[in-house]
Amino acid sequence: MSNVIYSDITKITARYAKALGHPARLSILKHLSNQSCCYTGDLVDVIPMAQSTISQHLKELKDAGLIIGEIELPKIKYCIHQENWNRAKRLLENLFNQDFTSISCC
Amino acid sequence: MSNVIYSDITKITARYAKALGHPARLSILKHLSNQSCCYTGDLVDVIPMAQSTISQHLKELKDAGLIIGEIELPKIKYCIHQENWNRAKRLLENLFNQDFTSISCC
DNA sequence: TCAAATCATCGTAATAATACGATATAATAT
DNA sequence: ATATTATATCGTATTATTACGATGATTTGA
Repeated sequence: MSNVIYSDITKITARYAKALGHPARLSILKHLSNQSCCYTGDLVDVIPMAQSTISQHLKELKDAGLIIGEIELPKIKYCIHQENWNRAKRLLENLFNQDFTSISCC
Repeated sequence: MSNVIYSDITKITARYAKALGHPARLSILKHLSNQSCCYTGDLVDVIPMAQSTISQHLKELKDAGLIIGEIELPKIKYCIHQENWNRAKRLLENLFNQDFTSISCC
């Protein structure tokens, strides 16, 4: 409902986490890292899902800002969006480093 | 479809990320950390959503294993599940430390 | 010019997530 | 016994996600 109740930091952190929240997308990111970059077809060869489904997951990663697509016709080369990737890393580190463990509890 | 195509590591990492993928749940985790633990009612006072909705988000965090609920009737005290929290932290660190940035790309 | 290759997008169906109000449960206080 | 408190669960509506096949678009190669 009211999206305004959360801070920008909270919203963007959740956005990144959500993008990471599917095994297909994690696989895509892994392959992107292994081969520095890759084409949609490389992923289709490796991940046993329909090409359209993989394209859809690529779109979500792109919309979340975690990857970018460069046109190299007739292929599209996808790479990690380094700046946003680092931001996601920092945001999640901050989340985990609020150091829940040091606070006496339970 | 075939859930079997992903490694256990990939699946559990995605599961944790998905649980973190909503601003309400991040807010809950933040409040859990600030006050060491807290009751549902504390969250209802702070997060402007219906009590039932907050309870639903608590259930998802619990199902994902990130928090635990201790009965202190008539209240329920929620705390971070430290072991799983640390595991989620490690898994996501591993994901981000595949060091995409050092690989020449694009 | 026509076919092939490479992807994205569309249409669609099935399932999941999100939010709410209403109701249920279970202990405590009166 | 009854009311109160604190929270979960149910029912339900809306929207989002996920997956597929089919189609469209665009460049390359014959």
